[in-house]
Amino acid sequence: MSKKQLIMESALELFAQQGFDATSVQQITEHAGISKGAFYLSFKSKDELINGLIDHFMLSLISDIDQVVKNHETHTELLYEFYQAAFHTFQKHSDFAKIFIKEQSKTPNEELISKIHHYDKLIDNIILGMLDRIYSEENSQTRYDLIYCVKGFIHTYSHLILFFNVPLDLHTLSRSLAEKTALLAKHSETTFITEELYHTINEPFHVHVTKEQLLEMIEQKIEEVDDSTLKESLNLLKEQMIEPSLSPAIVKGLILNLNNHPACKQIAYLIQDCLEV
Amino acid sequence: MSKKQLIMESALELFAQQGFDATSVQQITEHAGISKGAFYLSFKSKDELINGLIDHFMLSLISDIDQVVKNHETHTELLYEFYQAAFHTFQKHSDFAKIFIKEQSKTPNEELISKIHHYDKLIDNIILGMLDRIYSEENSQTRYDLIYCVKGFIHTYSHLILFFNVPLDLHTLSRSLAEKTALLAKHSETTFITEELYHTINEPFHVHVTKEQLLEMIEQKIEEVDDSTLKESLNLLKEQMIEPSLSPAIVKGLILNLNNHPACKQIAYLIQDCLEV
DNA sequence: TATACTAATGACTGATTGGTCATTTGTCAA
DNA sequence: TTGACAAATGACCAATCAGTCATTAGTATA
Repeated sequence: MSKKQLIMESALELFAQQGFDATSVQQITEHAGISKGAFYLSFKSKDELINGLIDHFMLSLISDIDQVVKNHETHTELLYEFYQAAFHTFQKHSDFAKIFIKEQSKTPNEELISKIHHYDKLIDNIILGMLDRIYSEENSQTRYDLIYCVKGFIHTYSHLILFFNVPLDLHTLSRSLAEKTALLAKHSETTFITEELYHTINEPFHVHVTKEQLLEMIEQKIEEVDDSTLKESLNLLKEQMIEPSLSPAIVKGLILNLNNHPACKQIAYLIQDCLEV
Repeated sequence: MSKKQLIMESALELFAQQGFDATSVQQITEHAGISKGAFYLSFKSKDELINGLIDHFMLSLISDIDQVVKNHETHTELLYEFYQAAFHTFQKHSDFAKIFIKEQSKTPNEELISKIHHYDKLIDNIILGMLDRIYSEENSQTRYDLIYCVKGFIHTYSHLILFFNVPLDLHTLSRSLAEKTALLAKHSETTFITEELYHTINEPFHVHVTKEQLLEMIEQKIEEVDDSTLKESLNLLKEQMIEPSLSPAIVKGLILNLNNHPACKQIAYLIQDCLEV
């Protein structure tokens, strides 16, 4: 096992128990039996480790499920097989699943939030593809609602699997959920998530923000905030967006000023994206 | 508004944005426009604030929903009214709902975990009571599964309400979920969560651990751990449980030793409970 | 005005954090 | 045995944290 893998597995265990913030690099290195310096030979930072973990296990989880769904030819048992695959993967990588289910994406790590959003969309597509294959056009009115129901089922029942030490019959669970999903697909008629709503939600918000819109948002934010440092930082960044004149270090510093204030984190991220810092 | 309320509301806003760990007391006091010292006149610690917040808003949320369910006499619209109440409360207290939904209970705050578990059980009972009232004995086979489905529905759709800034028609959503719940109640036949399983899960685990069982668990843990400090601490605490001889300060210190190691936190909590430190 | 009291402050402490880097250790070929 | 290089170490640093406490500001009574 490579050192990187060793660190990742040690870290995963601790992250699942304590969360990202509450687990220190020191703890991880002690648990892995290496020194702190050795950690930083494998990873540039703690954030890089976290991002690496998410990428690695998320892709593994998604490809596991995707493979099962894609390779299953008959439609009769597809739902059952899907749930089986999902829950067995969760059980296999239970430490990661715990992190995934809790979605404790409250760390000031913007990259991680968009990463999770991205993987969430991949999962949506797997489920949607599966539902369309089984019900083709029958459930066109409720297909997006069905995605959310399936995800809701998985979420609640995963709690049982992950956080209680009781032996569970995943076969029966998958049967039960396949039955429920089929019931909803066939008989549910009320549409809540329309095609339009679904796409509004899933458009990555920052792609839609044009430079002009962002400038307006900055204007508005300047009015909102009280702190003079924030006001000035926003003003300078606004001018920088119109006509670049400041050095990269100054721009970075100004963005850091914004990041220090929670209400400005969102806009800081957008500005950073726009200025390509 | 009292100072306590002012702090709680300021804190809630920041907690919803950043989580408990990532929000410092300094930030809270700045946001509330008071000094750090003033904070500690109202709350003994940050943990006390967090626990107070959970208690206050959780009780408010639960009683809101409970009142609607209890006061609704006809059964025909009860499911719809329940979902309406739930989602409207979430929208009203959206900051708290964000915290509640994320359940970021990874803080090393054992009291908080059992608190959340307690409130979760209260919610279960409201849902179960409602389902039994509507379907009386019809759905005795699937009543516990239905609780989990209802909670799953609420969880997934709450994401839309809380984390996307899109205008949503909660009326249609509640209609849609009432329809789905009714479908499952009437036609779903497979039982996964049996009466027995449900009770196993909901018994607070530590009540079940007798002194003898705990002693055995300590024995086992001594074998598992490598660290000599942990081994010795466990041994001393084991002897303390059999025949008390150490001073409270020493016992506290030994338990702290265990708490420093994530794999021993669970057992540390149980020992602490048993020795009544 | 003087006194007594509470409310509020913010500089300070000790602990912990993520991250660095001069130093040591281990492993080769020559 | 030597020397050159890479791998690994852990003392150290600046930053940040929760929490404290000597001090000050504000207010009411005499």
